[in-house]
Amino acid sequence: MRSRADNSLAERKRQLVADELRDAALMLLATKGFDVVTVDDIVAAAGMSRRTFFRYFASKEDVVVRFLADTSADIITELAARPPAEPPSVALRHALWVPLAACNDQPEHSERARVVVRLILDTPALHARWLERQIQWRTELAAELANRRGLDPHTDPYPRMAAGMALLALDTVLQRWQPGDDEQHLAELMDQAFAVVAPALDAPTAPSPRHR
Amino acid sequence: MRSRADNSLAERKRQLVADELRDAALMLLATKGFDVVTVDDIVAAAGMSRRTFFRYFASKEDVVVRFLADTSADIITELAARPPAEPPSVALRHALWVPLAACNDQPEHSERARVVVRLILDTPALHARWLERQIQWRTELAAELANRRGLDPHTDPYPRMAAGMALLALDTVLQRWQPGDDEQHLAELMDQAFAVVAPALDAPTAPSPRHR
DNA sequence: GCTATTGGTGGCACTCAGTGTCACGCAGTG
DNA sequence: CACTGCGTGACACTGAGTGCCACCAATAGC
Repeated sequence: MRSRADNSLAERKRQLVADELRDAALMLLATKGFDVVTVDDIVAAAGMSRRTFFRYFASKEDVVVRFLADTSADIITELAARPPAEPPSVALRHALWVPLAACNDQPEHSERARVVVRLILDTPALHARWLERQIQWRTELAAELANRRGLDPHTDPYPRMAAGMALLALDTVLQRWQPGDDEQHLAELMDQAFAVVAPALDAPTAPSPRHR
Repeated sequence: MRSRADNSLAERKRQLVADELRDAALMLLATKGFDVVTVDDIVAAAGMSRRTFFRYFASKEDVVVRFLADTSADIITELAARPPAEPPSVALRHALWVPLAACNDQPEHSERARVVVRLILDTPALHARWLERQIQWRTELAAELANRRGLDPHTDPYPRMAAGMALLALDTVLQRWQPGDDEQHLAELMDQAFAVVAPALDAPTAPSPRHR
């Protein structure tokens, strides 16, 4: 499951520094709030220099968002791997389950993921970045969907909107993610959300341009 | 259609200053790009002080986004005014047409609106703010939808997701807004987009919780 | 007519995010 | 031992955004 090259001396050292910064940042941000914590606070807690922080993360927001949003490629891979005959709603549900499954992989990592989700949803600046990341996912999902169905993503609105609806379902799940929820409950929330959009996702290919 | 109090001497002067700043900002930002134009450039062009700019706009991003996003209340009003028996897809289509109609109200104002839309979609920072504003709309639309159908927005995912799908349709229309398009074409794009999400919007109220 | 009050404005100093640059330390290499 | 490449820290700088105070209108009250 290792995606990057781990050139076993330099690269692992880099990863160590990045993890240290990330852990210190998440700890401070989650407990004290995003706005009041400065980058100086973070690097002081991590015992590094301010300049080093920005060599690993593009911005203060980046630390938080990347924690959730690094799985973009995996989502597309999963969608591409689903059987072609599968209804879009089912294929998309499985594709977007990937990041949630990754959160639940390690125990106690899951709880921190939930805290980060809460932090993102409650902080306008972070929420905006998160949505921006989603836009990227949407574009990539739309391209893959268009590919699956042989549609042109530039003339047919379906692929982009289908991807948007799937991400809307994911958003709804994250919004409803409560402290005690285990993986089972998360799966149920996911099913509920996709049940709402499924009628549109699986509607006949030509959306009947009856208007005019 | 005047929503704010126009205390005909002080308030109109304020409006004049705000318009001057907004026009100067949009002119510069649209032609030169969002990142390269500083607030100093804007206030220099408007002949005012830097400090005054921030008395009228919360941020550089705010100037651009507010140009499109000030019609929030009108959208809810329109939705509330639609006949209760109307299918959600139709009611939401009419509600979200309000901001587009406002753009097309004044001639030549429409073209600038399109340019601003392009600027927002092409600038990540602006896009993020725009989505943030949409989140606000979504919450308000969801509350009104729940009200219409007698649902609890905290337990039923439908209202929030229906609002999200409607905004997704609006987003798709803006994405496809081309230089030559008149109001007719815009309406057609809107119909196409809503045709995609309509099956989910107008599905039977209980989304059949057949999973588990 | 003179004076308080009120509201908008400009100027100034400040914090903080983010970037560019340079010097230092520390491998490995000839 | 010099040479080279890389990661880091330190410093200076730009630009966004805020707080504060002084100034300048117009109006209300004596």
